[in-house]
Amino acid sequence: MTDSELEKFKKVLKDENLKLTPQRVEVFREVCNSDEHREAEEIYLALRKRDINVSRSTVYRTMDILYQYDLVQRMDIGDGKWRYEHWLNCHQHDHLICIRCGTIVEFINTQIEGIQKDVAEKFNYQLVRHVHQLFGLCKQCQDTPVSVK
Amino acid sequence: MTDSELEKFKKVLKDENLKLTPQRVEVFREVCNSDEHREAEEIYLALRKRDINVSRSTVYRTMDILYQYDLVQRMDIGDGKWRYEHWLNCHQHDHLICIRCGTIVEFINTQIEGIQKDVAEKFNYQLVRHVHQLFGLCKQCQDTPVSVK
DNA sequence: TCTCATTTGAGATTCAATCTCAATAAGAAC
DNA sequence: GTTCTTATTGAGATTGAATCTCAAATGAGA
Ligand SMILES: [Mn+2]
Ligand SMILES: [Mn+2]
Ligand SMILES: [Zn+2]
Ligand SMILES: [Zn+2]
Repeated sequence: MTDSELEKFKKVLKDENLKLTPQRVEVFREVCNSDEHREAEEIYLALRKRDINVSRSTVYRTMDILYQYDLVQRMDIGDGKWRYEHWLNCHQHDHLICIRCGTIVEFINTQIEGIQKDVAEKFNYQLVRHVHQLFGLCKQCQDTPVSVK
Repeated sequence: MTDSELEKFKKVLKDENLKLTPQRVEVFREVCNSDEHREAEEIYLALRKRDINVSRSTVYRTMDILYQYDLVQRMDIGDGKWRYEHWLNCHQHDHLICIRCGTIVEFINTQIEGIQKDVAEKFNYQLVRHVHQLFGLCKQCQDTPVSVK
């Protein structure tokens, strides 16, 4: 977590009349110091492992705030759990997801973004956001026999 | 539900050693006779409304079979519920979703499909399926003031 | 018609997420 | 620093979609 990230968080809290608590800072720190796409539960457990006790409720509530005020990105890959990722200093991007091992790779394609705008315009939709996920087998999983266990 | 749709369903059941029950046929009929994107619960309630009693469990189980054997399409728009749609005689397509009223419009863009293949290839992923959803405000919602209620 | 594995229905269970509420603590006012 | 008000926390309860359990019912091949 850089100073500027922390300042940005403090500013959001101040602007929204939310209090700066040690729990909120610890959750934000944990999120900043990873570039994975993690579930709230994983963030909760990572904190516990570091002997930082923040309740599960507070982790969920803090992730809501971070998402609400655009300090993290949130994604749903269809398994009923939200995954969060560090978002600051990072461009909008989409994901390639391995259906066997779960590896997530990020991609940016400006050509697709342009076409998305065209499609929305054609149907008179005012585009707000999009979800674009490509599911398949990563190289390693293509080369690994199915039942190794 | 056309005869050919029913025949297709019967063939799948036979091929997979699954039994042709009145409940399964009624669920499939309900799905075929609508072009909406509906939750299992909505399908269950629609059947009850028509005085066709199929248990909630059986509706869920049948939707699983229909999805499993590619007789319906399934989508997740991020609200924790699966939505199912009639799929036979219908091409792969993507969705524009209104974030206010929930209206869903379908679109097909072969150019994007081509780029998806390129992206997957570039990252050495063997593409299996994709999720592409554009969220925004439909024309009507853009023109309607927020708090009418 | 008989047999037996499959299916059904009702209710229990799961699990991520949200809610409740009493105890605690942030931070503004003095 | 002390006081005061209000937001926040933590523990556990609750929600809701989906899945599981198991006894009773039934499809379908013999
Ligand atoms: Mn990402
Ligand atoms: Mn559709
Ligand atoms: Zn993989
Ligand atoms: Zn709308």
